[in-house]
Amino acid sequence: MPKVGMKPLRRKQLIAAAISSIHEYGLADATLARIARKAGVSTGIIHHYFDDKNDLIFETMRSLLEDLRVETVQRLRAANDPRGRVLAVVDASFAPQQFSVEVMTAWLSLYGSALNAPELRRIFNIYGARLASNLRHGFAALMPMAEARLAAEGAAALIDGLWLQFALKGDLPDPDHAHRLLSSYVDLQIAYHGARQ
Amino acid sequence: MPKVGMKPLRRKQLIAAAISSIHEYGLADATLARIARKAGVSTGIIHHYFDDKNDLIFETMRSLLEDLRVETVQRLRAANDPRGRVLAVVDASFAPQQFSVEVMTAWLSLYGSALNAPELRRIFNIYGARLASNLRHGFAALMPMAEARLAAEGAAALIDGLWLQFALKGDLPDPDHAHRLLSSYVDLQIAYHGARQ
Amino acid sequence: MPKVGMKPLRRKQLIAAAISSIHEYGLADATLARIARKAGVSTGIIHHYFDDKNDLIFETMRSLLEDLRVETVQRLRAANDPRGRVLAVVDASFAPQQFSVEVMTAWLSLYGSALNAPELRRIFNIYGARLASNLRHGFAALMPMAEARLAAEGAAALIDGLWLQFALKGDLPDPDHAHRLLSSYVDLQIAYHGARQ
Amino acid sequence: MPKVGMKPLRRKQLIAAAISSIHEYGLADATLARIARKAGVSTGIIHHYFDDKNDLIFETMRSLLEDLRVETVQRLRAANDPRGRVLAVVDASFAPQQFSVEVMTAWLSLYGSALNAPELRRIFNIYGARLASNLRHGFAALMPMAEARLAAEGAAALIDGLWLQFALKGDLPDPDHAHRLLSSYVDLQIAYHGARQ
DNA sequence: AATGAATGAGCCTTCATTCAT
DNA sequence: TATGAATGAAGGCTCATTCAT
Repeated sequence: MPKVGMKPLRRKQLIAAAISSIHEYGLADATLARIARKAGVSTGIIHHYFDDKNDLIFETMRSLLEDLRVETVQRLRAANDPRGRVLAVVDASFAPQQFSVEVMTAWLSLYGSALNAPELRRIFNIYGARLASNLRHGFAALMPMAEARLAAEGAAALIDGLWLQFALKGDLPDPDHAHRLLSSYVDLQIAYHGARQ
Repeated sequence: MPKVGMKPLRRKQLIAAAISSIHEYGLADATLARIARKAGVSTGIIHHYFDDKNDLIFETMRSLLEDLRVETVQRLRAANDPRGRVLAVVDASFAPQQFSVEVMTAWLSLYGSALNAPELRRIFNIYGARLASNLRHGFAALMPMAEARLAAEGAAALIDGLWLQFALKGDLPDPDHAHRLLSSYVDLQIAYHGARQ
Repeated sequence: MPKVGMKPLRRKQLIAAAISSIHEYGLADATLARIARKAGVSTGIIHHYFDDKNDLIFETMRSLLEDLRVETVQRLRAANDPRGRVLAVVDASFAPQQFSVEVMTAWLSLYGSALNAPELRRIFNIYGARLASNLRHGFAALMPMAEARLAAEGAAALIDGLWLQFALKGDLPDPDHAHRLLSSYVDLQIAYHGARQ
Repeated sequence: MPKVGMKPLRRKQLIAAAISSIHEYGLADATLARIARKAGVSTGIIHHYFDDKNDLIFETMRSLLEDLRVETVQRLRAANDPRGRVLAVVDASFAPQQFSVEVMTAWLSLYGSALNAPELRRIFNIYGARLASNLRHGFAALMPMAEARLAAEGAAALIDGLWLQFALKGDLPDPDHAHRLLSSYVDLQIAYHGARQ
């Protein structure tokens, strides 16, 4: 008798193995055989839970984005003021769960391949738009719209840029350092543009 | 008697075809056959000028980095004051030659694959260190070292982050917009931290 | 559920196809595609059962040597006296299973390529040492050690030399003729050197 | 102005490079590029002096056989009696020029590939027939034809077998040892079969 | 549901051969 | 005569995907 509810479990298990394989071997060498071995299952079974490899990669991506979204939503709920809302978005991106070597590596690898994969590109941009929107709303309560827009764009770029640098350096990511740099940026924007408001 | 001086020409030609192929098909599908066809040569010839595919990719990377380095050096020479030196570094990164869709796509694709390719990672980091150093020197003349260090780090992250976003959006990159955003960041840093000096 | 015990079967099947292909096309033109076709399987499957082509060739060689070893051991068991033991070794080398055109061709082809393949060379020499040892032991019971050593060496050379000639001539090998020639050699050695003992 | 008589020189030079390359890399990896480099000429030039690679290999083979033939003829001329004629043939095969590691390796490699190359096989057999004939004539003056035939066949096999073993062992060949073993064989044949004549 | 054997397309790479110079 | 750049066919190998069990 087949176990009930195995499907979501298996999918999570395989997605985790995919992330781990991408980190260990690189996206190009993260073969289904390796992913399956890492998940402790057979090669063939992957096609019971995903259409094909593209689908697995796509769902892996979606999973990363979803984790980040959930993290962001939770922190936004706990925020009390506009500045807190901005920093909530920032901190979500550097939360331990997101800001780990494995996840960052997977993310960056997927960025690279998204450029020629419309589906991937699409969800990336949806996430990007939502992040930007959150930041804009936060800043908008603190300064004029034009400045808020630029401040938000800058903050988003800073987040991505820091990620990129940590990922490439291969250092253990330092959430505190990232947080401080971003906080400083946010406060500077508020202090300068907010003062004129 | 064979033509003299063909080697550097052919290598440039093939590197250009590689960049173009990466943009068109993605790094994973930029096969030697496609690169050769785009360069108008046969598959086999690639191995006269490069050890293997990895070597071609590596040299493509090195070429991109070298172009950026040259661009940066030229603009640094033309700069008159510390602020100008910082902006020279910034503008070099958004110079038309660098800030084109083709080049950005190639760059981002290579970032992704560099994570598991020590050689690529190495030259990436050398470039990153030099960029950071240039920025630090510029800022150092305008504010205390501790602040200069953070300002430089922020500027570098902003540059990379903006690139990332442009690359992912697939928009035509807008150098002026990028320049304005970065200028604003630089001026804000100077205004705030420089004032206390 | 996959079939159990397929592995040794497939390996034997592929080794047989390799021997046959070497005979038909020569070692240089015994491509994996041809071997696979002869075995009635696809090209890819070979790499499920062997690391790579070298491994297949190596195992083919080992298989030939092992067949000869088994044949030799069996005949040695059935031998009653020293002379019988010497002739057992001789006859094993000319047993129908070994002394067929296909097998001889494969053997000679592999000799040629073993010269620059340390692994092949190694097992060849192990086999050669064992053959020589068997012959030496046989002769040693019949004559002084110094003579036995030379007689054994001569017998081994005769066996290999006859093989070579049959292989090159492409004649159907004639085990009886080979047996007679070797027997005569053995008897002459015994008659001459054994008399002095 | 082209040098006169360059053709035979170049051919010898290339054949020597071929032999050396076969020894160093094995027949399979003795590419025209390597042979050319070893001869100190360009790749393309080989096709001015040989039809194609097969032709070069064929001529290399013929050169080896011809050297052996000349050596044999010279020694036969110097021989005074039947026994001397037999040993002349034997010694020619183990003359330093023939019995060198490079030459033996080339020879054995070519044996292997001759099995599926009718042209090579043909000249091999012509040589073999001549060798056998020389030996037979020598023995025929010393014993009845039937015995002479077998003695000649045995001697030929011994020669080839010893070659094989030296080649495979990779030892420095020991002409004296080979000579002694063969001499002993010849003398034993004469002593035994010749006595009854 | 699960296995892993089997397929076959496609990739990188090598190499004999040709050809412009 | 000589070079070595260039071609293109073919080989070994990998891998997503399918399928019998």
